[in-house]
Amino acid sequence: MAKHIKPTESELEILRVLWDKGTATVREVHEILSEHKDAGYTTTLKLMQIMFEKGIVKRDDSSKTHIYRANISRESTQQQIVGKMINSLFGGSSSQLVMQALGNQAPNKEELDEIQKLLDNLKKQS
Amino acid sequence: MAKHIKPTESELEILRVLWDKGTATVREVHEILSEHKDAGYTTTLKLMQIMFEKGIVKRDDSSKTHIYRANISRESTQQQIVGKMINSLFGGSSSQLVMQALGNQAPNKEELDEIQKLLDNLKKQS
DNA sequence: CCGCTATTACGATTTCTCTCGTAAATTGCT
DNA sequence: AGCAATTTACGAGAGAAATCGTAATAGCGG
Repeated sequence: MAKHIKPTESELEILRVLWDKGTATVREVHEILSEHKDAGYTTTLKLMQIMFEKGIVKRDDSSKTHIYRANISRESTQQQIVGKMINSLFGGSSSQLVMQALGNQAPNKEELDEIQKLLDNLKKQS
Repeated sequence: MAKHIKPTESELEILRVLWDKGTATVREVHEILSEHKDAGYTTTLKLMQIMFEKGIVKRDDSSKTHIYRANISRESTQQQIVGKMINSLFGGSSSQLVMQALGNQAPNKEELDEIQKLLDNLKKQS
């Protein structure tokens, strides 16, 4: 199911809202985006329509106000983009990316513990 | 020196070659890119010329065949892109990105140890 | 010095992405 | 029913990115 879909920057912003809320109307998405972004309502609408044509989102158009939801998962999208970045920017070395991310802005204690747990698992397997 | 430069996808491919080789001619870059990509020589040339105008690369044009080299570092570029991704795709949580990267494709033993070392340092500081 | 080849320079074109204006349709209100 | 407000539909267009064709230029071998 590794869809060959590459959301654009703007599409990603919309997907984030849909992932957070589960479902949303164009207006709801637009309200949230316009907190940090400056674009008209019809712009958001158009983008979501295009995303629908691409199959990135689904929608329920049984009532006038259509209700959208993501059609690709947050996890698979993250995986795809991160994987691509590992290859294109870090020469295939995931650890290089990890070092960069950790060095960049350190997580708090709970997160560190979580990473430690995962690390322990990986060590056992290797 | 945190330049506000955002290399495009194609520019990144070229930068990778320059970072690896140190210096390269257009032909050398093109040869390498054409192994995995399908574009004409003048396309690569044009891109590198544009990159020169933007200041992304430097070049020595004392002889006819110009010799290019990167003018932004691999590290700062990685940092900028990873930082952006953490915010746009992982809600600002670097640990989420780390988990995703590690889960995606696990590094080998040496790399794990290196990550462990960094992790220990971070733990001390927190 | 002359012609051949490789390279650069330049401009035109195509394709995406993002933007918005305007019109049509639906719904709610009175 | 009629009006106002909201939403969708549609198309156009600005701007960036990528592509390539063609012309100009430099250097090399003879």
